[in-house]
Order: sequence, then C-alpha cells, then structure tokens
Amino acid sequence: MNFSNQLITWYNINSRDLPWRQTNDPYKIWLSEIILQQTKVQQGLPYFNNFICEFPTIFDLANSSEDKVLKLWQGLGYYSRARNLHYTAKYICFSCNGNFPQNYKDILNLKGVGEYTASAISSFAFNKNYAVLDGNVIRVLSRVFGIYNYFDTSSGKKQFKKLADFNLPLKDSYTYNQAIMEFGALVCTPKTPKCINCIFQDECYAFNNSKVQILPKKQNKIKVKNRYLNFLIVSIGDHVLLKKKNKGIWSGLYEFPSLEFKKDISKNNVVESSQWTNFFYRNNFQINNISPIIVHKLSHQKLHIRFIHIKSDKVKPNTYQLFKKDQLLQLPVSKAIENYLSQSFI
DNA sequence: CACACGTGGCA
DNA sequence: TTGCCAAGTGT
Repeated sequence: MNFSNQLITWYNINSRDLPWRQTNDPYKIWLSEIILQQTKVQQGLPYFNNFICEFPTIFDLANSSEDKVLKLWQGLGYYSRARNLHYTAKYICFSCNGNFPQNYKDILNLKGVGEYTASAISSFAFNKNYAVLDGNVIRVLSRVFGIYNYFDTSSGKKQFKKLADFNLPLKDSYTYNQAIMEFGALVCTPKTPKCINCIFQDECYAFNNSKVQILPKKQNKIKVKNRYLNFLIVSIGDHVLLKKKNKGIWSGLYEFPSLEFKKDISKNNVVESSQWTNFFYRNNFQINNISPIIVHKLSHQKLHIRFIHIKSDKVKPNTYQLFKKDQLLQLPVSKAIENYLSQSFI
C-alpha cells in the first residue's frame, strides 16, 4: 500500500469527529479554516461553535458589526483574521450575490485566504484536487521522506509543494488532505511524536535515521522585543476613555490610552514624564490606584504593562471616546485587558 | 522576502 | 523558566 492509502486507512479509523467534517457548506468550511490558522483544534473548536450559533449563515455574519465579530473572536488572537472574515463575508454577500466563489483563483483572491486555505476550501467544500500544504503536511513529508530543505524559504516551499502535489491521490483527495493533517496533529507531532505506534516505522526516513527531532528544518527565528506600556484607566463620572486601535498589535480592538517608554521606568517617572503632562494638559486628575507590572507575552513582543486608575472631571477632546463603564464588557479587548478587567474593579 | 501578527500548551 | 510552535496571511 502506498503512502497516501496508508494515511487514508489510518484516518478512517483514527479521525476525530469535528463539526466542519460533517458539512460541505463552503461558509462553514471557510470559517473553520480561518479559525484554525496557526491555531489548535482544541482552542478553535468553541469559537467555531459560537460563530455558527451566532451567525448560522454568511448573511448573518455580513450583516453583523465588526465590533460584534471581534467580540466573538476575543481571546483567539491574530485579530486581522476576524476583520478579514467580516470584510469577506460582506464582499461575498453584497458583491457576489451571496455565492461563495468556487474557482481556486477566485477563492485565493478573498481577503484572509492564502494558498493553504484556498486549497483546503477547494478540496473540502468543492471536492477539487488541490493538495493542502500546512505545518502538519510539511512535518509529515519532511520526516517520512527526509526533506532537509528549510520550509520557510522559497526553494523549500517549492520542494514541499511538489511533494504534496505528487502524493495527492486523484481519487478521494478530500480524505487524503484531511488524513495527512490529522496524522500530523495526532501522531507526527512537533515534539515527542508517537513513533512507537506509527504506521510508517518501516519507511520513515527520520525515524530510521534518528532525525525526528531535527526535521522539519526552519530557518527564521523570531526575536522578541520588550515594550513598556502604561494603560491609563481614566474615569470621568461613570464613563471611561478608550479607542479602537487601527494599527499594530490588537488592531480593531479597544484599548485604554497608553503611554509607552523605552525602558522599565518607575511609576513616579511615568507620572512625571512629558508624555503624562501632555496627556493631562490643563485637566484635573487624581490617581486612585496603580497596578503592579503585568507581563504579557506575544510571539514577537514581551509587554510590561502597568494599569493606572485615574479619576478626572473632564478631558481634552482627542482621539479617544467615552464609554459607560457597564458597557465595557461589550467591547472587544485584548487578552491582557480582558484578564485585568476580570480581576479588578474600575 | 523578512517580518508582524495572539494565545495557549508543552517539555 | 524559556523557547518553540500551532489547520498562515498580508505587507
């Protein structure tokens, strides 16, 4: 039995029962694929169910507000996915008469849909022969066939793409695509793969040459930048100051006014900084509480956050909006702010 | 094309 | 504890 058929046989016995595998509805397939980008099934599953419950059809999603979509997405990370999801729902409903594109090229053109997702939708929703190439596929192919090429280079990508296409069976490509990803997620995992019971023990290059730990090879390493943020929770009566971010981290979410510094400076230095003076220019204020520094780690940044509770009677009109405190929980916010609000009184 | 973009789990 | 990495895409 060849590689592809072994995977399909394994899949038919060992696959998980997941909601997006019980439908051909391109909306549900698309939604699941966006949610699962860089995200584990365990983490994405409840979000998928919530979205389908709140937005049973793509029209419900398109007719929603972006803030509501982001609120449902809150906690999942990579929020541009949610903004692109909403944008694309509106595009399909209002510019395509609600017809989900069916050609690979047209699907690839959708915002938030790249090569992987276009192939996945083509295969899972329209039963077309496109091989998916994601982290799971790369890992399985790299180990079984002994591919040393760095997958995050153009030549590496080409080699993996070629191999993925080569292994795609023209019959039942749907099951093969599901199978190789499921196998990568459950057996051929990044760390401590389950080689003991693996169906490819005899032919797996990595297993037979003790290369499981070093394959697949990746070139780029991420460097983490330290940032020192002070969030100002400015209360004015029963209102607080926030704004919707439109660039950088947490774009689309709401955030308190923040003062950023190059270094880890003391709270006294924050209050005496020119940034602080500039923010409160001519306005009365009173500091009620200053939180300890909370460290929030992102993939590319390590944030050192201090929350400063301030009472003020008026504020200089600027880029911030006033929100009633009891409406704060309606707004989409980052995990850092969500965590803080959940254990702190404002 | 290198980098930004979140969060959680795991060794 | 720290670093790696997960059903990637946009710029």
